[in-house]
Amino acid sequence: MPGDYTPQSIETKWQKIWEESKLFKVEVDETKEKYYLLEMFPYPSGRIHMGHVRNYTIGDVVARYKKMKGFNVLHPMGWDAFGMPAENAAIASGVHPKKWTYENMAYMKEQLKRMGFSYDWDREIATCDPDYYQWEQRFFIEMFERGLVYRDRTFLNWCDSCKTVLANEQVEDGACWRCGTQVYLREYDQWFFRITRYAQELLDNIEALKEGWPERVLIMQRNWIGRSTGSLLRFQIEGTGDDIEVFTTRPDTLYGATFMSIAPEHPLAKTLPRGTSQEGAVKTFVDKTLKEDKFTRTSESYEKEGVFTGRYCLNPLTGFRMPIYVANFVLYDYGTGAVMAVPSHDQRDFEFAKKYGLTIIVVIQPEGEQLDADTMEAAYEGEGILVNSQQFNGMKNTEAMQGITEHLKALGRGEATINFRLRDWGISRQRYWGAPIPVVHCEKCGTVPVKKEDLPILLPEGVTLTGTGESPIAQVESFVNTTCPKCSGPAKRETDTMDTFVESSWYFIRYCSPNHRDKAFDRKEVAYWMPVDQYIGGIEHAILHLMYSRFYTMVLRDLGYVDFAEPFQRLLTQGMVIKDGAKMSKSKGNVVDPEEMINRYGADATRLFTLLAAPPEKDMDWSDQGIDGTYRFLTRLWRLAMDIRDLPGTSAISTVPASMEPVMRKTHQTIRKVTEDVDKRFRFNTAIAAMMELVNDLYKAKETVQGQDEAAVLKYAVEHLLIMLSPFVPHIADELWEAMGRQGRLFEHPWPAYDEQWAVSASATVAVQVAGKLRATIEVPKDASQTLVEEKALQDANVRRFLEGVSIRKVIYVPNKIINFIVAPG
RNA sequence: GCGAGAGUGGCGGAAUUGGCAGACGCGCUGGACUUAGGAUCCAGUGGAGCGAUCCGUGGGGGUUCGAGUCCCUUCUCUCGCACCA
Repeated sequence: MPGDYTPQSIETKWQKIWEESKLFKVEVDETKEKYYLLEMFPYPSGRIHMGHVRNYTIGDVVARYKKMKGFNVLHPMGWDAFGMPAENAAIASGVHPKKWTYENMAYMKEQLKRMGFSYDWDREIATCDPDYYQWEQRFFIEMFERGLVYRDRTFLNWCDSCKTVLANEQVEDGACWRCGTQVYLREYDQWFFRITRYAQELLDNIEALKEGWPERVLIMQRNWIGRSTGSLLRFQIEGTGDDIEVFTTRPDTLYGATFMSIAPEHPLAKTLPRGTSQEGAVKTFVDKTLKEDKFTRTSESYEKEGVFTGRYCLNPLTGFRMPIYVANFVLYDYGTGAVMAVPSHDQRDFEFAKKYGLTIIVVIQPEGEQLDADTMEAAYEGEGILVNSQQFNGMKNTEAMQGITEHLKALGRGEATINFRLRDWGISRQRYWGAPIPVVHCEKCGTVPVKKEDLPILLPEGVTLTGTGESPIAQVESFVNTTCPKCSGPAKRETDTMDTFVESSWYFIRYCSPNHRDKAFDRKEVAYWMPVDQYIGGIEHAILHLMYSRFYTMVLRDLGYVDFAEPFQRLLTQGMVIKDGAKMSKSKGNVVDPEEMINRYGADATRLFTLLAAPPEKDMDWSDQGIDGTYRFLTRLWRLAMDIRDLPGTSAISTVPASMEPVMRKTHQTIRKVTEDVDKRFRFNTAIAAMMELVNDLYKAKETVQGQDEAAVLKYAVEHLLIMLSPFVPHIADELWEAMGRQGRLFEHPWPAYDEQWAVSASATVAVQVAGKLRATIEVPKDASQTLVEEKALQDANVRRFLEGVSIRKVIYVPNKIINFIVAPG
C-alpha cells in the first residue's frame, strides 16, 4: 500500500521547493508574449479571509494556466498598507500603526504562501513604504503644477467614528463605507484632485472597455459620471446686480419659472437674507438642515421644506420676480446648487409651490388637453406645445429647447452646457496613517508645494494617537514647523494625509518595476507589462477604486509617465463568499477561517472547493460538507495515480488497444473541455467537473487493465490529468507527477493540446423523437447520413410502436444530435 | 421610481449555437468490506405510476418539428443608483 495522501507534508515540501528555486520569479523577456494577471491587493488587516482565498485562487489558476500556455506571466502581490484599522488598533492597544501593519503583512504573507499561490514575491510592495509613497508625493506636486490639484473650502462628508472626511464615493446610504456610522456635512479646507476634468474621457473610454469588463460595472461607472446635456442660465438677483447660476435640462420650460430654490450649503444662502426680515429664519433653517444627515435629507420621501430668503431674482425672459428659497431637497453637489423652479412642469416644484402658495404658470400644453394652473393637481412633465412663451408659442417643447437657449445666449444670460454628476475627488484625510500631502503653508507665499528634491516628506513616527479628530501629525512640532520652499521664511507643513485610494490608484504600475529607489518605475518595463491583461477583484470596487485608477492613469499619461490611458484590459468581478445565507462576518458568526481549512484539508482541497462551488462571478456558498467532497476527490486522485503508477511500463503509447479507445477519447475530450473552460469562459467549476468525470472513468478502466499497452494509456491519461489539474491543485499535482517518475515542475510544463482525432468521438448518440417526444436513442457513426440514421431509428421497436397507425409527414434531422419524425394521423 | 442580473431536484450548480433537462459535487437510500465506521468500494437517487408511460426549468401566453434557452406578459428575489434640476 503506497503512502496515504497527507496534504500538510506535501504542501510544505513543494512550497519550499518552489520558493528555493525561485520558480515564480519573472523578468521582462521581449521574446515572449507577456500576460499581466493582477488580483486586487489586500489590506493587511491581520489574517486572510475566504474572500481573499477565493479571489487569489481564481487568479492563481489563470496565472498558472497562462504560464503553461507559454506566456511570460507577471503575477505580483503586495499590500494596501495605509489605512484606518492600523490607527484604530493603535488607539485601542497602543501599538504603533507601523509595527501593527508590518506584523500583519508578515503573517498574511505566510498565509498566502501556504495557499501555494504563484506570486513573484520579489515584487512585493507595501504602500506605506516611503519608497512607494514618495512617488505619489511627486505626482501630487506635478499635478499641482498643472492645476490638477487644488484646495477649496467646502462642505464634506464627515464620519464621526473614523474622525475623517469621506469622498462621495465612500458614502453608502448616508453612512461611512468602512464603519457604517451616519455621516454629516462639515465645512473644511480640503485638497481635491480634478477628476472632473477627465469626466468626458472616463465616459468615452467605457466604450472600449465593453469587451473585457462586466457590463454592470460599466453601467455603474456611466451613471456615476452622470453626463447630461442642458443649459447654464443666469438669473439676476434683484437689488444686488449679482447672478444666480442654474443648470437645467429643460430650458423649454423657462417661461414658466416662477421661483428659485437654492441648496442650504449655497454661499448665497448666507449672503442673500442679510438685511431682510428673513435673516433669522434662514439661519435657523440652514443650521437645522445641515445637521441632518444628507442621505435622509435628500431621500425622495423626505418632507420637502424651504424658507424664503427675502430676495428675488428676475426671470430673464419674462421679467417675473422669482422669490428665492432655500430648500432642503436641492443638492449642492449637483449642477450649480441652485434650481429654477417650474411648478407647472416639475412635480417637486409643484408640491413646493402648493405648500408655500407660489405662482404656477403653464407653458406646455399636452395634445388634446387643456391644463389650467389653478385646477391642475400634478405637474405635467411630458411633451407638448409651448404657450405663454412669447415668440416660442406654438412650437413643440422639444424643438424649442435649442431656440430658447440661443435666445438666452444672445441676451448674455446663458448657454448650452454639459453637466456631470461626477465631483472632484477630495483626497484630504485628517488621519495619521497615510502619505503626507507634500505642501507647506507660508504666511507670505500662501500654499506652496514642497521642492521635489526634498521628497519624500516622511511620516513622523513619534506620535500619540488619541482619536480626537485633529490630525495627529499636527502635534509633531518638528514636522509641522518648516521653512517656505519659496521665500525660506517660517512656514507650516500641511498635516492632512492622502486618501488611501490614491495609493491603490497606481500600485499596478509600480509592480511592473518595483525596486527602483531613484524613480517611480522604469518606462520600458512598464511599457512591456502594462496594461493589466486580467484584473480580478470584488464588485464592491466597481466605482471607487476602478474609477480612481482609470483617472490616475490618465493623469500619469498627461504628466508624461506612461503612454496609455486605460490600466485594465479585462476585469473579472468575483462574487462574495456566503455562508448560511449571509456574507461571512464576525457579527454574524459565520466566518470560516482559511487557515483552519488549510490545516484540516490542505490548501489544494480549499482551493478546489472555492473553484468548484460556483462560477467565479457569482456568489459562492461555503459548505463544510462541500470541502469534504473535494478532499475526498483528491484522496481518490491520489490512490488512482498510485495504483496506475505501479502498473508495468511507462506512459509512452505505442498502440492504443481497442479496449482503451474510450479512455483515450475521454482524455482528449477532457483536455479540450478544460482548455476551453479555463481559457475562454473562466468556468473553473465545469472544468473541474470534467476532470472528475475523467477520474471516475479511469477508476473503472483500471479495474480491468491488462498488459503494458493498456497500462500505457492509463498512465498517459493520468499524466495529462495531473498537468491539467496543476493550476487548480498545484501541490498534489507536482507530488504525483514526481511519483509517476516524471521530471520538473508542472508550472513549467507546457499545457497539453488535444488531439482532434481523439477528442472527436467516432460515433454519436442520436435522440429519436416521434412528434417531439423522445422514444429512443441510437448509436450511429459520427456524421452519419440522414438515410442511415432514419433507417436505424425505424428499426427501434419503441419508435415503431409510436409510428403505428400514423403517417410520417416530415423528418427533421440534426446530425449527431437528434432525429424527429413529425407525424399526422392515418 | 430608474438601471442591471437572477429564478432549474432536498442543496451548490450543469446544459457554450434553439436539439436527450438535471453533468459534476453535496446530501440521502440500499448493499459490500465475516466486528465497528464521520474510512473505502458498488448500486440507486426530479415527481407520479407495478408498468408502458405521463408530468416537470417562478406563473400565464406565443413563435417553432422542437424552448431552461427566443418573443410578449406577469410575479418574486438580489445588486446598483435614487428629489440629478
